[in-house]
Amino acid sequence: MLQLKDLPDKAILEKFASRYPEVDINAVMQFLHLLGVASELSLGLDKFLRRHDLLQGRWWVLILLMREDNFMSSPSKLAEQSGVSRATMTGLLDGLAREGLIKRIVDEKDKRQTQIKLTKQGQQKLDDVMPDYYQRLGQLMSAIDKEEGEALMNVLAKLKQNLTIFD
Amino acid sequence: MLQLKDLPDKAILEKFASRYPEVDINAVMQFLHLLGVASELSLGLDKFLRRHDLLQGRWWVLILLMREDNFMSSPSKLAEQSGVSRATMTGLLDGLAREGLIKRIVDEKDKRQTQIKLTKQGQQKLDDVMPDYYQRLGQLMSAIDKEEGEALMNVLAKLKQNLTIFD
DNA sequence: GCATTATAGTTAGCTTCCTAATTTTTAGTA
DNA sequence: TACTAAAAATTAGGAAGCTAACTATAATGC
Repeated sequence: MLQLKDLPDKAILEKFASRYPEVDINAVMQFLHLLGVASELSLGLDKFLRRHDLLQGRWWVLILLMREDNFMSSPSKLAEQSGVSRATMTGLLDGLAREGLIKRIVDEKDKRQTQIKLTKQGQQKLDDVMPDYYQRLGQLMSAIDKEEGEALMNVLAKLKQNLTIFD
Repeated sequence: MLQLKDLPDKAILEKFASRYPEVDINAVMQFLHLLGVASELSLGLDKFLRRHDLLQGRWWVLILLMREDNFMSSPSKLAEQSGVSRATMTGLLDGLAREGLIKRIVDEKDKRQTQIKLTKQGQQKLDDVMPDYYQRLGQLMSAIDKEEGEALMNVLAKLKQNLTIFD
């Protein structure tokens, strides 16, 4: 994810416009600010999780397991849900297993498959983290009121529909 | 950066709410959607850049150099502007130098310092990429009108002010 | 003038992500 | 039944990020 600290101002973009006249300055500013703020929020979340000895990728896997009734899932399903490759999921699960937060159970019916189970320690880890996380998130989002929140979701949905533009 | 494909719906969040009553469901949905859309935009940008044999980190360095009047800067300054560590910048510059897009010039006045210069090939690379990039960005952002754009920037600014919440 | 401190950059070792190739097992078909 | 397909997971190799430690050079201060 792009981590831009020094976003271009109007002056810089006007300089670029002389070399690249197709630039729409407002479009660029909005796009970069969106990516920039999201990136900073993500880094903030990282910092928060690191205090609990967690990282975003691993933490998200724990949450996905917590969603399941028996706290079990499979690497493929987890990869799909979290939007990473199965290879990446293998690495995340390696880390979580090393820390005892999940365990792998070979499926005896189909030996290609592995069941992933959230351990007691994994549940405990989430119980430590989530209340604090939800409380901070509530504070963060309290900065924007109901109308602003709805407008934000609306804009995000429109951008999501336009994602194919990069194809 | 969190890459969530399977965002929680209301039903899942209500399940979590029974275990973690502090959850503000709207706050969580807005936050995750913001990070999710930003992440997808970032991946779209990656895909686009890959077609030009570029990656986000390296591309951003080229742009920062293009901003400068003589196309020159220093590793420290570039690291600061792009929000990565100096160690990471060393790696990015290694890659760019290997491809001939930048070159390193030792500063004879202060031999600790290195000047980084955008080569002709580096300029050419940007000239290949930027018009297409700006044109697509214009299309992407055309989905949102003036008022929506201003509301978005407003919300982003408020969230940015609240970043310390994760500290 | 020389010892200490600060600065710029790199190196080393780790994590998390990727794609592509490989292994093992199951399913489908001729 | 045996051969081929498909599927699940892992491994291999690479990029981009981090922190911490190191090297070389410059600046400071007694």
